[in-house]
Amino acid sequence: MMQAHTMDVTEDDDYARVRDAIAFMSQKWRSHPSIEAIAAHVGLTPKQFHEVFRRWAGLSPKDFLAALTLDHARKLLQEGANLFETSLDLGLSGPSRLHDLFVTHEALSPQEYRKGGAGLVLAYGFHPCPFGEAIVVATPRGMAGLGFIDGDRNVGLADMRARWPAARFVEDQALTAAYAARAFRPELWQPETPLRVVLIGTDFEVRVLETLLRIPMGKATTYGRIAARIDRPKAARAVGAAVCRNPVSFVVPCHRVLGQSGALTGYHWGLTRKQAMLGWEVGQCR
DNA sequence: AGGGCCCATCGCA
DNA sequence: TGCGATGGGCCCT
Repeated sequence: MMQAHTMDVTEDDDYARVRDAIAFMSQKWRSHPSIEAIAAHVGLTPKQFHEVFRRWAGLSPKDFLAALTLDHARKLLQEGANLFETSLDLGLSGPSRLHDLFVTHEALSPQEYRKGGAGLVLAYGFHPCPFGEAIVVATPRGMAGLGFIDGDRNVGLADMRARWPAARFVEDQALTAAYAARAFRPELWQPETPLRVVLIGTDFEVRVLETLLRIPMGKATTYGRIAARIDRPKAARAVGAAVCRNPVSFVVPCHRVLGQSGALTGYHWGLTRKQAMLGWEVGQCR
C-alpha cells in the first residue's frame, strides 16, 4: 500500500515537504529521529526524501539538518563576528560592502511615512518562491514589501496593508512578477542591474534595515551587534522590534539575525521558515 | 506598556 | 563545564 500510494514528488511541493520535516525535527530533536523516521513522517521514502533536499537546497538531508543545529548557528555567529568592524569607512571594500552595492535602497521621507503611505499606490501580486507562495509589494521606485502566504492570501495581504494603511493597493501581477523573479536569486543583483528596494519606516527602523543589507548570504549576526553598529549599543531589544517589522523579508535579510546564544529567537513569517532560509543558504553558498 | 534582547546569577547534572 | 530558569535593566514605538 505504501508503494501504491507513493506519489510523484514535484518541485512545487518540495518546500511543503521541507517545511514539514523541519517542523517535525524541531519538535523531536531531543530524541534524534533518524532520516528514515523523518522521511516517513512527511510521507516519503528515504530515497525521495533525499531527492527533495537535493533539488531544493542542493544539500543532502543530513547536511541540511545539520545546518539547523545550535552548533551551526554559533559557528555562523563566529564567522560573522567582524562583519561590521572592517567596513566602518565607506571606501573600504569588504565582502559586506560588496553585497551592499547590489541592492540600492532609498528611504521614504519621514513625512511620507507619517502619512501612513497616503498618496502611495502599491502594486501587489502573488508568486511562487522557494519558501512557499510570496506576496510582493512594489512602488515605481522599487520593492517595498515581501511576505509569505500560509493558506490564505488575504491574511498576507492584510499584513501588508496594515503597514501602510493609507496607501492604495492595486493588484498587478505583471509588475510584481519582475521583482519576484529576481528576489530569490541574489546572483542576479548586479551593480548595473541592482534590485531596487524602498525602505519605509521610522529613522531608527531604516537604519536597522540598512545594516541588515550589509550581511552577506550565508553569514549571520546578532541583535546586539546591530545595535552597536548603529551606535546604540544598548538598544538590542529595540533592534529586535525593528527587525520584526521589516517589510521586505528575505531581500532585507532579517533571517540572518540571531540571538547572542545562537538561538533563532523569532521570525515574523514563522520560525520554521527562518530555519528553511538559513539551511537553503548553506546550499546556495557552495 | 510591551517586545524576535542581553547579562549576571543560581541551581542542577 | 553546560544547560535551563529567573530577574532586572534598556530603549524604541
